[in-house]
Amino acid sequence: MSETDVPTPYVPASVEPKWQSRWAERGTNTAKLDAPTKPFYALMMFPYPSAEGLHVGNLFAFTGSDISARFHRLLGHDVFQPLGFDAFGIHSENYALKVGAHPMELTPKNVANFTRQLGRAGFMVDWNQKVDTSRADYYKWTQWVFLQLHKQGLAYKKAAAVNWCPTDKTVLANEQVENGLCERCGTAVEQRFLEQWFFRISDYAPRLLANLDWLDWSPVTRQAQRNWIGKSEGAELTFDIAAHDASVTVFTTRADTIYGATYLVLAPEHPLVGALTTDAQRDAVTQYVDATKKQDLISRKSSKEKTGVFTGSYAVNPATGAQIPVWIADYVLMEYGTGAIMAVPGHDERDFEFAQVFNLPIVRVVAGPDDHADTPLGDAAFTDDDHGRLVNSGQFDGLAVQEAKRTVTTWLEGKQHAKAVTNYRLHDWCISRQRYWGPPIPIIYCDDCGAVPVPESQLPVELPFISDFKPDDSGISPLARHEEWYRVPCPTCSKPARRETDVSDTFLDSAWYFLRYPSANHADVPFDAARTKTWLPVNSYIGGNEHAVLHLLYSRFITMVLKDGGFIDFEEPFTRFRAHGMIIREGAKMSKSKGNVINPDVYMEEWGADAFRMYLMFLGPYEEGGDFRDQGISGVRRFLDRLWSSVRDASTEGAPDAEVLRKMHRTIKKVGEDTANLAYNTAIAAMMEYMNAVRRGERAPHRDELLPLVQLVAPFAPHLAEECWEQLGHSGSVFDAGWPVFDAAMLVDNTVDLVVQVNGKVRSKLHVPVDITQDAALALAMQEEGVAKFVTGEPKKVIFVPKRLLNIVV
RNA sequence: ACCCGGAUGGCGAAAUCGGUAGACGCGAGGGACUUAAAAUCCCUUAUCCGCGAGGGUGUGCGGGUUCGAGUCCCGCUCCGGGUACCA
Repeated sequence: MSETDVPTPYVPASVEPKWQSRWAERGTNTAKLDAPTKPFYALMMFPYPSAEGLHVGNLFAFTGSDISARFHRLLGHDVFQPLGFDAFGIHSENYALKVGAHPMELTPKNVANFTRQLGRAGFMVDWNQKVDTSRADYYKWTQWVFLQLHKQGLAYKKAAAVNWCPTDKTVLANEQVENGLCERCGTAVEQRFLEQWFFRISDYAPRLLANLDWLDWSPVTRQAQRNWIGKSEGAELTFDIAAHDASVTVFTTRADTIYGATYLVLAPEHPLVGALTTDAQRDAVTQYVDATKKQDLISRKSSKEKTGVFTGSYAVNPATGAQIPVWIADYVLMEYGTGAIMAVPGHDERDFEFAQVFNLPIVRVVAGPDDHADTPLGDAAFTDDDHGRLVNSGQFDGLAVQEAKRTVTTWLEGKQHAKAVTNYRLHDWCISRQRYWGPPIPIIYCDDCGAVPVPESQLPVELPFISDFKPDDSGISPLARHEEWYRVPCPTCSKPARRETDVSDTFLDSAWYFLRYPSANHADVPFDAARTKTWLPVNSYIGGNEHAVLHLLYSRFITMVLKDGGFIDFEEPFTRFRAHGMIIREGAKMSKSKGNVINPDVYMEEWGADAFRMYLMFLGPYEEGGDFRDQGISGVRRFLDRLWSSVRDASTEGAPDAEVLRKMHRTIKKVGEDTANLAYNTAIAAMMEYMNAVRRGERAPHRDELLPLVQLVAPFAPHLAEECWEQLGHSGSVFDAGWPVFDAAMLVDNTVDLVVQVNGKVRSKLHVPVDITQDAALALAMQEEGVAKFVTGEPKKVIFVPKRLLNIVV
């Protein structure tokens, strides 16, 4: 063997850069944005460009999206797959503070590093259309989005008790608080009162909820949004206050239990507390209200111990006419419902606990199937509302709970004491952040004109470069310390005025970025009308379920607002959404503190990007995630090596093997179906199985046996596929070659293995024609000694499933 | 507490409709090739009894439906994720 005959080994380090630069030269990944015949917008969740670089979780997510995008391209779509950077936000700012750098200088570096790593992984990204939320050419339009909401009356300012993180020195959205701790740094969150900008997302709750019924989204994601929106149907009931010209309105989902309402509870912040408090109770109530105010929002919500104070006043139960005491307690929240409840200790766990602590009367008004009106309640409230019937409830005795909810509400409505009401637990979206690293909210405060929106012609309100961007505990944004920026003339009257110094929430940046991509290079509009019409809504969105509520809900909301404003003609941004799973390592969660974080660069270096991509997809079902084990990657690499050498060894002489061809057509079918369903792990397994058939016993493969395999593997291992495609004599990209078509005739078997069972236990297998009759199969089976010996006497029954099994019951 | 997932060999996992449990891969053991090693290829690999042919058992636990259950139903246990005093 001469030197030149030595087979060239597969060296990803030379194959991968070759194709990456060729893709760039040829514009392979550039979408036909203006004249697509079959546009397909494939979106992946853009990353926050951390200083640590790309996380393996990012890569797992992107690879799955990329495979889907490449697959659709092979199917003949004009695929547009952009990517960008969610570069604003507290992450970047905190990191900059930690290392003593400036986010405005750090971010471009991180973006560059991410771009390098993403390029290395070989994604089919159209980099001409990138987006960076921290650049003025992007956030100019984020500010524009704010102005549209403002114009529609959906942005408003109010003083509110907010979650305050003493470490990050900023307000947090409820969604950013986990178990009373800051989602980012783990510090216990406190309560503060600040003037904040809010968006009226709660106005959209019914619409956001209703559309979930038809959206083609992962069921888990839709369920998470349903829970978050938290629709609750019930009634507002009005209780007159004895000896006062006042009444208290409560919200309840259990109007049927009105006869068991033995006291009322108001939130300590309830506006009527002062008026209802008697002189005798004044000191106790004031003390309790003050204590509640000082307590942070979180320990108030996490502590389940029931505390409260009697106001001294009594309300009249509109059903019984009885006078019942009015209490205040912090387990009633001002921000939900009416801030007041009727307490039914017999049938609500919290009211039961409270009544026990304060010795308030507990009455049974609902009886379970085994109970009667006087069955004692024991040590818990009876809360089953599906199997209960009313008792001790006057004319309503005997009604089922569900029916009684309506009947009692209607009855009280007739007495002007009730109104059917639907409540949502979705709160308005607080977008104010007392921070530096975000888009300034485009509002100017004028002593004469009030809060004036910055005219669109004056956008962007640029974020100035300041060196002292560290937040302090004043609760005021660092921007306020910069007079030259802070002081501006009023846009309306030109008198001296002041800028809003809060910046907006990062989630606003990401709530519309998908609209920007197709128009990323349009300086004059946020999104070009024609491009938007062509490409949106997004055909396929793939991302992590950690964004199931925040990002995805906000994006839907902003899209609805823009539709209502007449800017776009659709109200749901993502036609199809699929949530991918999580990657763990050797059975454990990855974390910096455990030191088990995977650095993608290391693996791509050792095994190649294609092997790494493919291994990530092989770990387990994409939508469930997988367990990364270092040893496993060698199996995938071996497969790629075999494909490589098969292509080198491929012959064009003779004809392909008939059995291999049959397997090939089955594989084309299976890989196509699995890839469409994101079942990447089984698609890869099918390709491996086919590879085994092709190379069984070191046989020399035929070129025609390999061509379709190269196309099948292309979405998974794009560099290797391109190289093999070229090796097999093509000059263009494999991604323009189309997806192979299977021949249905090749899938049909003439014979099949029929399983023979006796009483459900496998006793034999018969190799028989597919169309064998039951009688013929039975006759054949009875000739088998291993079957006959279990069949004593006449079979009681014979079950025959064509092509599958024969079960003889004796 | 509530709402979602999930539990299958030594390990990651497969099993489209209720029809051969364990595809594919890792690891392990054996063999071929080699002076040798690596690489490659072939075989074995759920478990128990048996020399073998063969047979029994087996998909977290306990019941049930069915000719037949990993898959469906009822009741639990454990693990992961989300929400959490939402009236």
